[in-house]
Formats: sequence, structure tokens, C-alpha cells
Amino acid sequence: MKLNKLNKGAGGAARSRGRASLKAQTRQLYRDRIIDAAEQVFVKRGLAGTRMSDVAAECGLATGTLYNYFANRDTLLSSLLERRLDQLVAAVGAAAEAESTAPHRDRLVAVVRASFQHFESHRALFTVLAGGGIPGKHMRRCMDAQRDYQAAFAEPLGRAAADGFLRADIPISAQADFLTGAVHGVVRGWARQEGALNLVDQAQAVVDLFLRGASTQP
Amino acid sequence: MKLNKLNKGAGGAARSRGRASLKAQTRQLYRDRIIDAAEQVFVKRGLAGTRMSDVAAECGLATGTLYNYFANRDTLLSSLLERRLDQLVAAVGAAAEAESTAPHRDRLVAVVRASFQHFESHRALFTVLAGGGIPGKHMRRCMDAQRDYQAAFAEPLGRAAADGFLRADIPISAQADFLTGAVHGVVRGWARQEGALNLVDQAQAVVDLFLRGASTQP
Amino acid sequence: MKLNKLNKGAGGAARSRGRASLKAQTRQLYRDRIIDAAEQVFVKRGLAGTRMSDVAAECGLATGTLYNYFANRDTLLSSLLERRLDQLVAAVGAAAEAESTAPHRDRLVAVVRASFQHFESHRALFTVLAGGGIPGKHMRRCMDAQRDYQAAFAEPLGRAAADGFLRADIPISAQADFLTGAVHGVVRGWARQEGALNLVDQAQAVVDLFLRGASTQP
Amino acid sequence: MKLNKLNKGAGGAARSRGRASLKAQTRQLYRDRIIDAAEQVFVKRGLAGTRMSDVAAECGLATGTLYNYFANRDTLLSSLLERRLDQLVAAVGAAAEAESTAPHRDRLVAVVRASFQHFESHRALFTVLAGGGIPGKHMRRCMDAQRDYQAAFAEPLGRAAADGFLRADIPISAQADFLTGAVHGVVRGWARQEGALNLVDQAQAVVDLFLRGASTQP
DNA sequence: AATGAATGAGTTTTCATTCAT
DNA sequence: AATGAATGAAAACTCATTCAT
Repeated sequence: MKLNKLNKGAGGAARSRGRASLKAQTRQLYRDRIIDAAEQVFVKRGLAGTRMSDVAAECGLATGTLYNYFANRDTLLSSLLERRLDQLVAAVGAAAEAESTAPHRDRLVAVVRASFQHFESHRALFTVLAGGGIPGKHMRRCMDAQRDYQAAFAEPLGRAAADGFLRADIPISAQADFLTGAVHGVVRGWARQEGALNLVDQAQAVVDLFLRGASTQP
Repeated sequence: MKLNKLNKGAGGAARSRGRASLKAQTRQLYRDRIIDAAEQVFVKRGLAGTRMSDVAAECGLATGTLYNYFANRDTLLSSLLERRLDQLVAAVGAAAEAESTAPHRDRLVAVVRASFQHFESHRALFTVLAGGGIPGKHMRRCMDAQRDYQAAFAEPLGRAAADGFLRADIPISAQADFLTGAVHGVVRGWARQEGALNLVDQAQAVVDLFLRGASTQP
Repeated sequence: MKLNKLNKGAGGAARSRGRASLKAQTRQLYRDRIIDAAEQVFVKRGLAGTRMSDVAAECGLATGTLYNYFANRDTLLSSLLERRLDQLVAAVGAAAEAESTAPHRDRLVAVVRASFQHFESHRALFTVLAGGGIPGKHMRRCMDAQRDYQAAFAEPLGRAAADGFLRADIPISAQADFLTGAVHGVVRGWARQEGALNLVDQAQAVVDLFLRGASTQP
Repeated sequence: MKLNKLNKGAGGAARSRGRASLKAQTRQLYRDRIIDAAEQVFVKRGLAGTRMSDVAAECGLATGTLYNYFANRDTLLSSLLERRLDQLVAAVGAAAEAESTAPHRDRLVAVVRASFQHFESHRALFTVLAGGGIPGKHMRRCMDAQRDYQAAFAEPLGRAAADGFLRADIPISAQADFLTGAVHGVVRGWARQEGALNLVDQAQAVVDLFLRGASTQP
């Protein structure tokens, strides 16, 4: 540190920046690794059962080391949730964006598929989202993220509705609730079978069921 | 109580039975009261945050008293889950039974309405069911109850399918996952708005959306 | 109570005494019954493990009822110890007294036999006496009773010593310690075998071993 | 530590082993320290009165720290008993072994002296052994250790008996009970006087009394 | 006087957090 | 910066004692 500051002159700045960046990168690597470990424990033991010592053991660090990267347990867990929720919202949003000009049905499939993809690797988050959030200190953040997540689904639906592609007798927000719920239901079924079938491949069927309904009657 | 005393001459056996029953009833009342209190705390603080002292305070008892009715914290929480899950499964099953001879659509509406009704009074449970269970010691019981719950939905769907009333290109179990998920999604939307609209009234719309789909296209 | 006092005149006194005595007797019966129950629990669970509820269950009373006969747990346990220790000291003393004019050897046998007899029915006490007392609040009483017990053994030994019947190179108090210890050792062996053999019948052999020694050499 | 750093070049394996051993040693030191502290409290307050907080205070640690070395209170107390009983049995066995070729009388003296020596430093154990064990969860271990202890005494007696050195009219096991009891009786007398005289010096007299008896008559 | 459930003080136990190495 | 044992505040749990019936 001292050394770093003394070196600032004569090219020192650049090197310093390089070092700082390297340090920052390393730091981020550690944070990610810890969050991944926390997620593993979270899935196995639940939020309550996620002990710092377990997380440390999971990622091969000492307990105390975690505190070099996260101020406390709460911050670590919040970061985990925030990170995953942001990733999910981003993935869903990106999928909608990528299929920006595609037919409404295909946009929905893309969005559902993105959702499935995320849950396949990050089952932990699913509990939080489908369950309606975690009470306590994390609630607010959960609610916000849920809103964003809902909005990411509502956007393609809204555009479809604007084109008269969707029923008008049921509010779009309700249709979004219905669809996200259905998506979660399918994820839950998949998790119940310990991931027997391929989740992503279900996206087509889910969207078809959503759009055309289950009934064979007109 | 008064009544009891007046009955004194009526014969020890009857009185004994009366007393024993009274005691058992009182005990059950207390257990229910404690479970209700635990549910309140559960909703506010989550499973992890549900402290025995909070539950005791919530139902106006001393902490130690709880241990006269439940062996330990874990047993209390398990009892809460078990009780509510059983009630839900029973309610859904009863609804299907009651509409045993009704048209398939009406049976589904009855089942969805029963589900909504239960979640309206017992929001706590919803977190567990929609989230796919609680990790740790409670997991098994949760999974079992989830299976039963799923089955209660699958039964009317199965009968409808047998009559050719439902699409055959998607497995009924998947359709059941889809529907229960959608139901949960609507509950979640309702909870997000802090119960602004009437949940039970949505049952018709949810079933209609499920059967006929969201699309206006043929 | 009130009634009792008002009745004192005109034969009331006698009747009153009669009643009081009856009451006192009943009271003593209850106390004995409770102490017996406490002893059973004591043997099974040890002093620490002797819970009021266990004692109550053992004698078929309600927990609260015990407090009508003993001020608190400590008083109950103290009474148990005191009662048994007093009985033992009295029994041993009486045995020595009864054989007052018998040969020294026979007096010792009588004393040892009395000791064995008591331990046969009240094994609980043995732990306390042989172990050197119970730390804590009961210690003093235990120590006192131990002293008395030791003295009851020392008296016949003292008289024997005065007649030159015992070795003078070892203090009588040490010989008393040795003998009481040996007696306890035999009791312990008997307890270890779950009372296989008859304890009282060992008295002769124990005294013989004590007086003549184990060696076959002169 | 310094040493450790200087050794850095010497090869990781050795260093690793060194460290592991150091850690294990430190751990054992702590365990011993805690057991010693528990013993102090045990003597003062008895098994029941031995609180974790007292033990912690006695050895200058925080309560929670004890749980880094012992899973729970029961394990700690069991370890205390086990440790001391093992030490006693080992000491007595070693004494017999050391005097393996000595005359029978001397072997007995050695064994009794070893017993005295142990009780002089570890009075706590005496209560357990002389009292016939601690009821409850510890009972089995106590009984086992008692058997071993008894056996350690019985071995020299058995060899003496085999040489016709001891009376044959009384079973050796009974003689062993008698002798161990007598030893405890002397320890108890010593404890009663708060350790006024030297216990170890009594070994000769005790054995002499055991072998030749107390009587002056032939 | 008997009952037995409620009480809450006293212990045990857990685990996030700190800190000396 | 990494370590991991010590800490102690907070929670769970026990059980002697009280008290309304």
C-alpha cells in the first residue's frame, strides 16, 4: 500500500492502476467464489441454515476470510440474492431484447427459456422468487427484484396485448402473474424429479399451453 | 365447567370420560392457539426468524409453556407446516369431491377456489408450497405434502383428460404443474398488492385462462 | 382449623387432640411415602436427576402436592438423607447395644450385619456414605452423619481395644475407617452383581477377615 | 513459531506434520486444562452442580470456548470421568507390573500406594468409585471402569492366592472387594480430616492390617 | 388438601464476529 | 490477506415453584 502510493510518479500511475485493477479483479473473483459457495449451502440448508462456517468450508477458506470480502453475514446473503436476481432479470430482459422483432410467441418462448436456463443453474433463487420473497431484512430487496422480474415478463406481454394478440378481458398484470407462476410451477415439477427432464426444452410447450390453453373444446 | 359440576351425580365413568375429553379438548385448543401464533410470527419473520419467545408473546403465554405442548421448536414448526398442509390438501380434495358430478370446468374452478381460500387465510404456507419446500429437517414432510397437493389438483385434470377434455400432447402431470404454478402466481400477485383485490373471485378467470389460453388467435 | 380451635372446651380438647393426632399421623404417612418415592428415583437417577415431577409420579401424587409436605426440593432431599442416615446410625447403635455383653467379635458381627441389613433395603444411601458425602448444601449434614456412623463402628472397636483385643500399633480411628470401608466394599461388590448373594450372611466372613487377616502366613 | 519460519526450506511435509502435531498438542493441552478445571468444580459442587460457566471461569475461558473442545456438557463430564478412571487403572496396573517379581506383600503395598497417590491428587474420582458409580448416562462407563479397577486389585491377590499365600475359605473376588473398600475407607478418613496426614504413608499399615488382621488373638 | 398447567429464572448451546498470529 | 480459535450475545430448553380451580 505504502509502496503503491510512493510509486505514483513517472509511470507509477499506470502501473498502479494496473495493480489496482488486478487487485480489484482478484477481489471480485473471491467475492464470486464466496457467493457461489453460499448458494450451494443455501440450496442444501436454506437461508436460516446457511452458516458462515459452512460457506467458508464450501469454498475452502477460513471463516474469518469471508469478512475480508463481506462486511457481515447479512451483506453476504443480500449480495447473493441481489446478484442472482439481477442476473435473472438481466437474462430475461436480454432475451426479450434479442427477439425484439420476432413474433410475439417467439419472444415469449425466449423469455421463458431464459428463465428456465437461469433456474437450472441457480435453483436456490427459485425458492425466493416463487415463494414470494424472504421475510425480514431482505424482504424489500426481494420485493423490488420480484417487481423487476415481473416487469421483464410483462413487457413482451404488454407489447403483444398492444397488438391485440392477447385477451383483453383479463388484465395484463394478472396474465403476467399467471405466466410467471406457471413457469415456476414447471420448474418446481422439474426440481421435484431431481432434474430428470430437460427444463429448457419445455419452454415451447409452456408458452403454447399459455397461449392456446389446455382445453380441447372451442 | 358449571355444567360439569351439575353432572356430578351422573356416574363416574361418564364424568371421567367427560373430563378426559375436556382436558384433551383444552389441550388441542392450546396447541391450535400456539400454532396460530407461530403462523403469525412465521409470516412476519420467516421460518428462521420465528423465535420461541416471539411465538409465546404472540399468544400471551410464557416461553416455557410452549414446551408443555410441543417438545421443541422444531416440532412446533413441523406441526405448523403439517397442520396447514393437511388442511389445504383436505380442502382441495373436499372441493373436488363436492363437485364430483359437475362439469370438468366447474370442478377445476372449485379446486382453484379452495386453494385461493386457504391461501387467503394462511399466507405463510404459500411461501413453502410455491417455493418448493423448506430445506433441512422439514424437507421430507414438505415434499410429501407437496406431492399430495399436486395430486389433489391432478385428480380432476386426470378425469377431464380421460374424457378427452384436455390436450393429450402435454402430460397431465405437466399440466398440473403448470396450473398449480399459475395459481400460486396469482396468489403471489395478490400478496404483492397486500391483498387489494378478492382472491377467490379470480378463480373463474384463472381456470378460463388455463383452459382457453391467453391468445386471441385461433 | 378454625373449627378445631372453637371446639376446645367440653371434651373438644380430647377430640381435638385425637383429630390432630390423626391428622399428624396421616401427614407423616404421606411424608414417608414421598421420601420412599424419592429414594427410588434417587437410586435410578442420582441426586441431580431426581426431579420433583418424577418423585410425584413415583408415589402417585401431583407435583404440587409434594409442596404440602416439604417446603421445597432441597428440604425433601435433605429429609431423605437425614432419615436414612439416622436410621442407619440408630440400627448400628442398637445392634451394638443389644450385644452389649457379648464377646467383642460377636458385637462386631452384629454391627456389620446391621449395616448390611440397612444397605440391602436402602442402597441409595450407600452412594452417599461410601462416596464421602454430597457436595453442596447437603455436605454438612452428610459429614455429620458420617461422623456418627463412623462413631457407631468405633465404639465396639474402642471397647475391644480397651480390652487389648485389637492391635495397638494402628489407631482405632484408622481401623474403624478400614472396617467401614471394607464393609462398603463388600456392599459395592454385592450391588455390582445386582444382589446375587445374600449380603447379611457375609457379616461373619467380613469380621473374620478383618480380625484374622487374609494371609495364611503367621 | 520463529523456529517454524526458519524451517521453511526444510520441506513442506515435515513442516506440515510439525504443524499438525503442534495443533493437536495444543488442542490436547486445552482439553486437559478444561478437564482439570471441571474436576475442581466437580469437587466443590458435585456432578450436578458443575455448570459450564463455572468450568469456563475456573480455566479462564469463555463458556462458548468449551464447546470447541467438547460437544456438550455431558461429553465433558464423561471425558473427565473416563480420563481419571483410566489414569487410576493405569497407575495401579503399572505399580503391579513394576513390582512384578517382588514378594506378594510388596506388590500389594505398591498397588495400594498407587491408589492412594491417585486419590491424593484427584479426590473427585473417589466419590464416584467408592460410591459405586454415577446413575444416569454415565453409569455404564463407571461400571466398566470399576470392573477394571477391581481387576487391577484382584490380579496381585490372585497371584498371591495361587501361591497359597491367601486364605482359600473366602473367594478372592470378595477379598478384593474387601481390600478396595478398606482402601477407600482410609481415603475417606483422610478426606474427612481435610488431608491432615500423609495418605501414601498409610499403604504399609493398610496392607498389614489386611494381611494379618486387626486381632491380637491367634 | 389435591391437582397439574403456567411461569420464568437459570442453564445449556449456537454461531456471527473479532483478533492475535 | 489468511487463519481459525476465542468470544459472548442471543436463543433454546429445563424444571422448581406457584396458584387458580
